[in-house]
Amino acid sequence: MEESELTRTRKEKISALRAAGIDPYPNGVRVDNTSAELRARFGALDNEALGGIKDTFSLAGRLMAVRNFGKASFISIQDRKGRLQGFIQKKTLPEADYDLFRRLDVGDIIYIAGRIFKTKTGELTIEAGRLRLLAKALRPLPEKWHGLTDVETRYRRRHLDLIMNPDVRETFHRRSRIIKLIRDFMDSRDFLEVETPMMQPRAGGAAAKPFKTFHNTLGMDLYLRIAPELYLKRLVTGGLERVYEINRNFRNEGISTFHNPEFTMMEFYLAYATYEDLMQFTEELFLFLAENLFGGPRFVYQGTEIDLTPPWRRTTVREAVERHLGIAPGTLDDRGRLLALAADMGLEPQENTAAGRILMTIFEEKVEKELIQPTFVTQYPVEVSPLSRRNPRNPDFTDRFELYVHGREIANAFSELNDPEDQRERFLMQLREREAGDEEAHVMDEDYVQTLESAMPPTAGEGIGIDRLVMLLTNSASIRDVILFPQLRIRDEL
RNA sequence: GGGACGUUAGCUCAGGCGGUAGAGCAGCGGACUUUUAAUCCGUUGGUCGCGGGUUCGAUUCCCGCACGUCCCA
Repeated sequence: MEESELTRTRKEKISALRAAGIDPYPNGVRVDNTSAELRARFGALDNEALGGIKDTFSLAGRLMAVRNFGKASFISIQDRKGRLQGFIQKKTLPEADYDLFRRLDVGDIIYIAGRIFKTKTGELTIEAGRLRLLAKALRPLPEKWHGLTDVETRYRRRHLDLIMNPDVRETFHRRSRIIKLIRDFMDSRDFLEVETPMMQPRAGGAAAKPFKTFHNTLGMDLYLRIAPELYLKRLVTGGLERVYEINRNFRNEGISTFHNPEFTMMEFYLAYATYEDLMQFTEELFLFLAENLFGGPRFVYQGTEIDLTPPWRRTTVREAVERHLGIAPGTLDDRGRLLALAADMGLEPQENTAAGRILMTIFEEKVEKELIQPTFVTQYPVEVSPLSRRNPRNPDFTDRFELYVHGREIANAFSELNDPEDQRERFLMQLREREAGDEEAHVMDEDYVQTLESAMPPTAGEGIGIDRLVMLLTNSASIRDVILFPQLRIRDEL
C-alpha cells in the first residue's frame, strides 16, 4: 500500500527530532510504577494528603489522548494495567521536554515523572516534571471513540485490537488465569506436567486428518500431532501414573467459530481410576474454576445461565437419542430400526455402515445441540472408540464419556484400553475402515501395542478443549476471540 | 462445499435509480491553564477490495475473483 500522508508526516517528525539531537527510539529507561499501583496507593487520598507527598513517580506507556489547553494539557497514558492521566504544564517542565511534548502524537510510547495530585474533578494525575519519548509511532491509532471494530483487522492486527479494546485484553488475561488455575488444580492432585512430541512419525490418538511435514536430516515424513494420547500412556506405562500436558494439537480440517487448525488441549491420565472417577474429577475441576472466576457454580454464556452444580446429568448415547426422538428404550439396538430412523432423517447411511457410526451420526445431528447444561454422554460405540476399554456388560460399547456444555463438546474421556491384543484388533479394525476410505480412521501403531505388552496399569484419561473452555468462561462467541492469532487466509496486500 | 451479508479516507460510517464522492475522529495551521469523546475557527487527505463486461462515460448496473463475518453441510 502506498504510504499515507499521515505516515509521511510522522517520518518528517522523526527526522526533525533526530536533527534536534533526540533519539526517537531510546533504550534503558526504568519505570518505577504501573498505573494500577499508583491508583491503588493514592486513589483514595485527597489533595491535602497528596500534597504532603514530595516524592516523584514515573510511568511509561502509550499516549492515548491529548487534551490541549494552550499552556497546559492533559494526557492519558495506557500501560499494561490500565490508564493514568498526566498533566503537562509549560511552567513545570524543562523547556526541552515541553518542546518535545509539542511534537508527540497519540500512539507514541512515552515516559513521564513527577508528583502526584488530583484534579478538581477528582482524577488522580501525575504532574509531569520530566517527559521523554520512548518510541515514536508512524501510524495513527484507530478512532478513539469507536475504536477498532472491523473483525478481520482485529485478528490480523491484534496489537491494535489489544491497544484499543480493553475487553480483549481482559479476555486474554482471563485465559492465562484459567490455565494457571488448571495447573494449580492438577498440581494439587499430584499430577506431573510433561511435554510429549508435537512432531510424530504416526499421527495417532484421535480421529482427524494431520498436517504433514518432512525432516531433511532424518529423511522422514513427520506429522504434527493430532493428540498426545499415545505418548502420555507410554508415560503411564513407564510408571509416572499421573501425568498431564497442556499444549497444541493440529488438525487439518475446517475452520469455524469452534475450530482452529491449531488448538490447545489438556490431556491427563490417572492410573488406577475409571471413566466414572473422571466424571467426578471433571466436575471438581470445573467447579474449582468457576469458584475462582465467578465465586460460584453459575455463570452466563451467550445469554444462557450455565449451572455447574454437581452432579451433572449423565446419559448414554442411546438413551439420549431415544429420549430426543421419543422412541422406546432399546429401539436402537435393532439394526433395521436404526437404519430406518437414519433414512427418515435423510442421513443416507450405507448398508454396510457400522451400527455404532449410524448411532453417532444421529446423535451428532439431532441431540448434541440440545445439551445445554453440562451433560456427560457415556457408552460410545466401540467402532468410534479404538483406544477405549469395552464395557464389561455390553462389549459393543466402551466406558467412555464426552462432556457437552451449551451444545458443544468440551471434553472426551475414557477408561483406557490396556489389553494389547484387543488394542491390536482395534487397530486392525481401524485399518479396514481406512482402506474403505475413512481418512480419519486410526493408523496402526505397533510400537504403541508393544508398549501395552509391557503392561499399562488400569488407567482413565481425558482431554479437555482449553479454547472451548475459555470461550465458555469468557462468554466468547468465537474461538478466534480466545486465540490471540487465529488462522486466517493470507492477504497479499499489507 | 452451499447460502446470506459485507469490503468507500489511517479509524468509525454515510452516499449515489450511471456523469470519478461526504461526515465525525485522527492529521495539518490557529485560539485556549482543570480536561477526560475537551471546545472553537480554518484545512489536507480517496485507484469507492481486484479483474472483466455493458455504456459516450462504471465507485454505482452485470459477471467472475479475493478477503472477511454469520448460517448450513
